[in-house]
Amino acid sequence: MAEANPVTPTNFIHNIINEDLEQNKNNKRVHTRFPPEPNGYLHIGHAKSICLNFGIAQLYGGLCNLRFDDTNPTKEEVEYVESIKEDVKWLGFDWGDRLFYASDYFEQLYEFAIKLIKDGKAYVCDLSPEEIREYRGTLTEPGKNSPYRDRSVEENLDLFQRMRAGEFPEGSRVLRAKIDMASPNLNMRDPVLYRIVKATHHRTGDKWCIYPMYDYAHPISDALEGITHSICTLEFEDHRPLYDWILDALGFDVNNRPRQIEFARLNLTNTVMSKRKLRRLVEEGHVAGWDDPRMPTISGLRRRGYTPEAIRDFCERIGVAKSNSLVDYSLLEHCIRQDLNTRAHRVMAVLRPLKVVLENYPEDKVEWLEAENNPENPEMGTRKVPFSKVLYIEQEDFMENPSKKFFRLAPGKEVRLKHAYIIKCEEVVKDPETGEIIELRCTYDPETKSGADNSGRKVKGTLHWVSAQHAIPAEVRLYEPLLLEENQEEENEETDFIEKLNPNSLITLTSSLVEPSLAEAKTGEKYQFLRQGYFCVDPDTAKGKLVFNRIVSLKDTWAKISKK
RNA sequence: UGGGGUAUCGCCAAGCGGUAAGGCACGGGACUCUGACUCCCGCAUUCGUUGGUUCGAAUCCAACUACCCCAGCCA
Repeated sequence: MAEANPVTPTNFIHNIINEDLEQNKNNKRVHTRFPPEPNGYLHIGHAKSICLNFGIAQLYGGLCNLRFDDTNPTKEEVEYVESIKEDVKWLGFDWGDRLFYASDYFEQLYEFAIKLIKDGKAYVCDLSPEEIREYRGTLTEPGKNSPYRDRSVEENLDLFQRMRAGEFPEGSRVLRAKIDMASPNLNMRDPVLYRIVKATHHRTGDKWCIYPMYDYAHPISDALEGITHSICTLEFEDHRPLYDWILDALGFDVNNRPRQIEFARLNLTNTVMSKRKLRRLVEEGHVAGWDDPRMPTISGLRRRGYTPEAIRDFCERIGVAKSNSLVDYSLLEHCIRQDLNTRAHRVMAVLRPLKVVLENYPEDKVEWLEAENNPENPEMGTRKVPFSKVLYIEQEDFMENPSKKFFRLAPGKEVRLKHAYIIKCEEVVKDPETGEIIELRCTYDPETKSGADNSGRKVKGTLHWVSAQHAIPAEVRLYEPLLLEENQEEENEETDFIEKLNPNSLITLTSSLVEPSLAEAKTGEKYQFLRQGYFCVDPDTAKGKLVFNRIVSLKDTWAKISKK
């Protein structure tokens, strides 16, 4: 793939790793992991994390694991596991034989908990969830010790074993770390390590009825896998002391264990990114599903026609830092345009057809004109496009009363038809009832055939077109951003983001016409519709019914001029 | 009011005491049988604010200010 403006990524995490390497940490190994919870579909924000983690492994000659953080059976499903694996693979990353699950470690996690209890660093607490909250204190006031905090090791051991055995009801008891109820960091106020949940786990079934919390399972899972750099998002910054406390308490060597590093998650303009909101869009039917082409999910972007290359390029260009940011959607669009420019076949498609009759063109004549498939890459060859007396051009390529800057067709004006001839508009035919323009009567200049033009004439405009008798009908879906407002983070209590959804995020055109070479177009194939944009064949395509998604429009200088 | 973070161009983002990279967006021009692509040119005397240290500060110090995160038996 040609990259006109390659970026050399450098960020604060590289600096940290370089320092660790200099200090011989982890015997100079670099090992990362991507740890999704299988409770939803991956989105472009996850792509940032995936590219970061796998990218670092590649850069340092290390490894990156895929590990499902499946410690909460009430929210997790295999459906998500499968989609996540597919998406990571599709993005172009390979976890080799290192596909893991936190649930792989349930037994070891349990043993480590026993050790904590024996060392007096964890205790079984009988407080109710409400009581635990009350005892925790507030942001400004310290918490107070649980009355169960000083149980004997023997009693804790007995209780914890019976928790595992299923003797107690859900929510009745938890295992807590004994740290400091007065810590200014709420995460250190005797955090819950294990809770009783009588739910069937998607992998371990009913084997367990106690499940470890993220804060407990994550550092241990990292350590067991030999992870050196555990990269997560900013909201876990406050959890780092706990991450380190767990590893300390369990005796993991400071110079040979994982360290947590936090970076800012991705936000994109005019869209939502939280799983909660994406789920709402799907469940309330505002979109057709997780893979709706308007969704910022990996599966949505894939269906829309985005390529892994473009997404990876995007992830490199946005950089990695710790400041909260809102990346302009136009950067993502730039990346897919740049990628497809060199790869996509050019074809002609008329989205909103306007009939054109060439009065001086023979009635039954058909010429098969040669058309290049991609001017950026001659090796992509040529194809034949039929030309005849009755054609269709784009409605917006004709103006009855044009401004001076309008280079397209107008009464008495000439334009070139791409790959064909120069034509002149002689007459405008309107519907006598509505006044709507229904047809253009034009003449063509036989001396101006593309490739053999010796007329010496130049015209300012070139239009795409299709031959009426050869064109194939198609449905074309045009997309706009899901949200009208750039930043949905600025939502306040009473305004629901659903109210700000763009009513025009999907516009379906049902009477578009495409050139006949597209007759056998296959799902997933991407084309540039000349002068329009990049389009992708949607899976809704069936025999005799072509459906295209507009991935992104071409840059449109004229649109800017005409607005002025 | 406790703790943890972040503040460099409209949006991202380098910079790590030696005098503000790059990308996107935007504006202008060249080229053009895609008003696309490509190519030129322009786009922060200034780095949240105010002081201080220094020959020299976006980089060090101090004090302010703004914004983000934390009171799940979610991750």
